[in-house]
Amino acid sequence: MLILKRLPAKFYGQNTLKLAQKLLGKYIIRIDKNHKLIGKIVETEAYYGPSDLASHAAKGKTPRTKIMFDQAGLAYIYLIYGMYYCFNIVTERPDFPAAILIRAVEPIAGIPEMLKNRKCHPEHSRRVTRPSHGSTEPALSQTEGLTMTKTLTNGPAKFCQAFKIERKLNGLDLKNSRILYLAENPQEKIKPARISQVKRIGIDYAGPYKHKPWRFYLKDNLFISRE
DNA sequence: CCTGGGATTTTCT
DNA sequence: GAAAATCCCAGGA
Repeated sequence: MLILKRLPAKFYGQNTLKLAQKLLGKYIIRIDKNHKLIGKIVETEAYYGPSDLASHAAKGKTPRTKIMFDQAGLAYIYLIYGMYYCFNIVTERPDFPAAILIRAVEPIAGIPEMLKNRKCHPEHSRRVTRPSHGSTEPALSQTEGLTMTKTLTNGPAKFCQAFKIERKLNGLDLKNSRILYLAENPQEKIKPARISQVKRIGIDYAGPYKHKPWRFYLKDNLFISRE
């Protein structure tokens, strides 16, 4: 049985780069129209401070980026390429702009609903069977035996589509929201050796900051956006 | 397997 | 007016 506890407010007070790693293996829970969608975070990217040229906040506080300058634990959701959304968790103190982009999750529960939200029929996607985890992993009866699609949530915009995360949720406080929040399984620990730290994706415009190794992912997880 | 281009609209210059 | 923290599909090897 999977027991999930909401992450406490103090969790969000950690340094952004540390938090981006601590978020790996944590769960995102989304309640939408009586459906409970759950995903395990497997890939993150940190956008860190006013001088990070990859960050939207590099151009200062604007109507769009003001959430990044707000308190830790808020949701920063923005439209990208005119048609997709990306979801971030705001970090650090007010007026120090920083956030962590959720780049990929592993679908855990509510998968039929995610497929509907993504508007793709199961047989249109490549099917994979869930890997059997080691004994440290609890049995997940809801997903055990199910076939899942590898491409359902393995990208920042795919994840948002599957979890119905849209602009109206921008600014939501993840620390107390009932419809979108983060949680952990207290028995589940991620060893540092399981984490890869590499360069961020899709930020060629960021000058020297494009080489910062601020992307983190769980090695050997099937639902990573890219190696 | 890989590469290239189109979709679509907000945001800030 | 240009660019964008992306995705998907088509076409070639």
